Amino acid sequence: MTNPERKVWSQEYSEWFHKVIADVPIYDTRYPVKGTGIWMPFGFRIRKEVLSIIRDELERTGHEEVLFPLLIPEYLLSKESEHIRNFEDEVYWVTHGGKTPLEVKLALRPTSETAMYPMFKLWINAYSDLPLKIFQIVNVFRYETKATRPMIRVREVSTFKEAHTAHATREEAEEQERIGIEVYSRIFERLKIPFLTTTRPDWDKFPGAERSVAFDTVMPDGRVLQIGTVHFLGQGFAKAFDIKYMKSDGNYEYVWQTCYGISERAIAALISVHGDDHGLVLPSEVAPVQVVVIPIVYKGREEEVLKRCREVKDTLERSGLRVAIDDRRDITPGNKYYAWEMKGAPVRVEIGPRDLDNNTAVLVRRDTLSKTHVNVDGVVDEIRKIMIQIDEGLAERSREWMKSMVREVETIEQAKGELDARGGVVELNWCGRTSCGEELEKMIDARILGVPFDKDKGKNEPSLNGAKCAGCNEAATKKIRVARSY
RNA sequence: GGGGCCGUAGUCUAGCUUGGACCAGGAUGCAAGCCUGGGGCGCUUGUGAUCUCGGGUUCAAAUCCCGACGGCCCCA
Repeated sequence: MTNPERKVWSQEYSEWFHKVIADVPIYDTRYPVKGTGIWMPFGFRIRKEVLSIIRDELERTGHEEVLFPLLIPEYLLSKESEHIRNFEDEVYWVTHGGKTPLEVKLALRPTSETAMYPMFKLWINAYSDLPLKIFQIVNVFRYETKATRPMIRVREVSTFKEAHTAHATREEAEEQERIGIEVYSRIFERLKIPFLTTTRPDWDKFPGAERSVAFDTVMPDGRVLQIGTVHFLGQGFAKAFDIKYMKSDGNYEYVWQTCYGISERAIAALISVHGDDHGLVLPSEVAPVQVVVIPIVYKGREEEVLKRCREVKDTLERSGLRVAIDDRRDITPGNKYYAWEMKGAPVRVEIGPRDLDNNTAVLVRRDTLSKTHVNVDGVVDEIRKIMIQIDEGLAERSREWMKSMVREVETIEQAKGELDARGGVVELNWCGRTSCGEELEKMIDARILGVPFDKDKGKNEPSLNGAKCAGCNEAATKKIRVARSY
């Protein structure tokens, strides 16, 4: 059996996702509060592996982990006017302690700028306190009014990694913005999740930011999912929270800030972009079980087979692999194959009487389901080789698939036609005016993601050679990306 | 912000239009046993539903009405 199909995966993605997270199981949506869910043990292990990649990339670039309180007093949350204006409709408030009404309402953090920055003011006095680079991984709360979706649109974001930095100059902060984008690029590369980096239009920036660059990926149904954002905050928050440092000449200057976030949407994307009709397919680095050993027991030779399986399991574990053995009785091997394919274990090892006689093992890779027979003595090396092939294959497949979902078009009709037919992202020329952008969104019935972010040049404007805006036919100044999104 | 659909064992679902023969049928799952075992085998037995919740109409409600909670879709 080879090449599992991706029919349900693409044609009934919503159902596919729901089934996978329930059957693996990863995430239980039945908790009776809208927009919340439970990380089940196997899902939690995936989450743990993903977080360890995130921590690794942040720590090696000088970010230190901290933990701030969940509660934010109203007067702090409302300090930066644009920030509060955008969040006020979706903030959960704690108004009582027991039966006593609180004098100061307390917000459940929707994000932590307003919790952190008053402390930045206390921590930062002089140039020597800069740069400050911290992050935390916490839950945040947003009272979503639209329909919630497990892991993708939730009211309690259970896995919110937010990094916050402060710098002496605009240049240093802009350099940090670039580094933030690089850090995220590496994280998604390790997860084999393809992405586009796009500078969001002014009307869609993070509230209080000067510039927002987003990471978007395309889901199996062609809709776009934002999986990370990097914000250049300028001095807006520094002024609101009075965060200053003394320069060498004795004068004070407001700090320049950035912040960037990733949530469990990254895990939803990880699950979605690699999956197929048999369930999860995971890159080896984040697979909770990298190798599953399945004994093929025939009557009379049970002990022999089990013994060999345990030996192989020990060998694999000693080599540093995460291994499970499925020695459940009264369950047929075929049944176990399906179960572990659903869980996305990259490599399956089957050992039966025939293998015992020949000193072999059967290896099956999860992505293609192709089988190879190998000598038991070389099993570790073979598995390592196969995992590399799988990882490269997943990266390649997801990259190619995404590439096929991004097309350049000339006109509104073409844009609408492409999005109606396949979804994905269309790129077209635009004059840059907000009013025209809003018209475009209405006519195409999709959202403007923004302008492609060119990480090499740090420039947003490709040469357009006198091209016309798809919306108003005036001279175009930008390429924009348009998509239907989650 | 506006409109619509839906909620029945762990999961999926029949029944609802036209109230009564439904102390709710099936599949799957789960448990025990037999038989098996290199791709979901088969058989037997068992288990599992306050029909989301609250109120109302009625002799009688899964079914009709109202509200809440939860899930989903469309439009702005």
